[in-house]
Amino acid sequence: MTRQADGGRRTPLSRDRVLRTAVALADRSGIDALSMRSLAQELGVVPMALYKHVANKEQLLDGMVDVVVGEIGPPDGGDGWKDAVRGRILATRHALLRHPWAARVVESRPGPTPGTLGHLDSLIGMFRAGGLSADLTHHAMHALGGRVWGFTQELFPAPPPSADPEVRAAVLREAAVHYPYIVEIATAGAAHDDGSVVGGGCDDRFEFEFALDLLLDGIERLHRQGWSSARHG
Amino acid sequence: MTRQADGGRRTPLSRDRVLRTAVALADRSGIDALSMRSLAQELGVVPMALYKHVANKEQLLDGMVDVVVGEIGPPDGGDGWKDAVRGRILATRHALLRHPWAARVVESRPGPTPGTLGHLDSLIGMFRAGGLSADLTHHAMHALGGRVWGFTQELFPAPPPSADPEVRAAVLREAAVHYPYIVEIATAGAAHDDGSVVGGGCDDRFEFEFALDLLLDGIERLHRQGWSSARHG
DNA sequence: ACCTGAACACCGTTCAAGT
DNA sequence: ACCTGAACACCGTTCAAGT
Repeated sequence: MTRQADGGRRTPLSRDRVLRTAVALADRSGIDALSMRSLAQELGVVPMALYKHVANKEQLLDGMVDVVVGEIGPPDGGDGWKDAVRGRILATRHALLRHPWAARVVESRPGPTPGTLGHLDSLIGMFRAGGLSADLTHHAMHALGGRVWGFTQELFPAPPPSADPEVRAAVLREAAVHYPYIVEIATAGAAHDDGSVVGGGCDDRFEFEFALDLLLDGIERLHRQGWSSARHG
Repeated sequence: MTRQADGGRRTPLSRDRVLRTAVALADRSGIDALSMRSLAQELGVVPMALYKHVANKEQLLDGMVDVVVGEIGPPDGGDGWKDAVRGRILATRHALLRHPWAARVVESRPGPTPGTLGHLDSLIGMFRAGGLSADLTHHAMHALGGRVWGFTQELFPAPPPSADPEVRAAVLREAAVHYPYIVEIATAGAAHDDGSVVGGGCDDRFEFEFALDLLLDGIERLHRQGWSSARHG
């Protein structure tokens, strides 16, 4: 007699099945609900059985990151290094957006994984193929930083605005006393309806591409100028 | 008879003392060693006593962030918005570097605190005083993102290089098989000693200022061009 | 009314006992 | 030799019992 939810484990456990089930469980219930114990229960096995396929929880999270990175898909060529890099980073963004927990888990990894190393290597290759020096490429990668994963480290998550517009106005008036500038840029554009994205909440995609293009344009300018760290450090 | 390490609590507990002791404990033992239980022991009180001064552990971490933000010091005027913003962000960086755990805790906060709101407000005020529109300032703040806290989200922490140069060379040769571009930019500059910062490990300060200036220069350029999101969104 | 020890509901991981 | 249940050493927080 077994207590397994699916009435007996038809599919034998494997590292791949452990990782995919972990990804699905985190997608469905959130990363906080993912524990070695809850994952084992989901798979109909005893917690200790997982340790046959992943050394510990850290390695489980590493493996989950690589599952997501594997969903990015191959580079699509593109014309010129800037479009190639831009397209690849936006593709990465889409893969990570499918898994709400992924950005936070990628950030928390204490070291690289085969998947993240491969992703970085292909991105660096695009810069180099475009003729950028190893020196400039190095600093460009640092400048992009976490943005190569397709997400920005937010200043802080926007508090969910109250549904009641009267309550919202009162909150803003109160906040404006202490933080006038924050309230100003958070509400600017609401008065003049000119298509500005300011005011109606923030458009994540716009903010991401704004910053990405600011960086890529700056890198392109330095490349054209023959920039080297030796002449500026 | 008491078991308190300091032979009796001379100083009564207060929110301030709880927060400062938590900061000191995290500085000394690392953020992982900071638990409600370990903090209570450090203060010579029972864990429950802490809940008189902080609602829960989340609020404790919020308070610790504000202690660090309080160490930044006032803005130093400066000439022009760009220098003012730049100086303020570098001052923030120095405050956070004094507390190795701070960057990670700031990142993990699910919402703003009075201290972080005040810091952002003063930064936004510098852009506005320099004549930038609320619109451009809004996007500039998003583009700076987590960098306003003085740290960059790293691609991943560099693995500690082996002390033995022979071992290091072997590791690099092995890595180069799978990740040739990563190894190239990680070792470029080692051959030609021209003052390039590439090769001898990464200079965090250089990388941070490189990215910060790339962004600030780009923002300055857009400001001069009279950029508005209405004409580009 | 106040304070606090024990308890609750977890966690990742170890380890020895059972098959 | 293999598998696994119980146990270990924690955690944040609740709650009722004691003063």
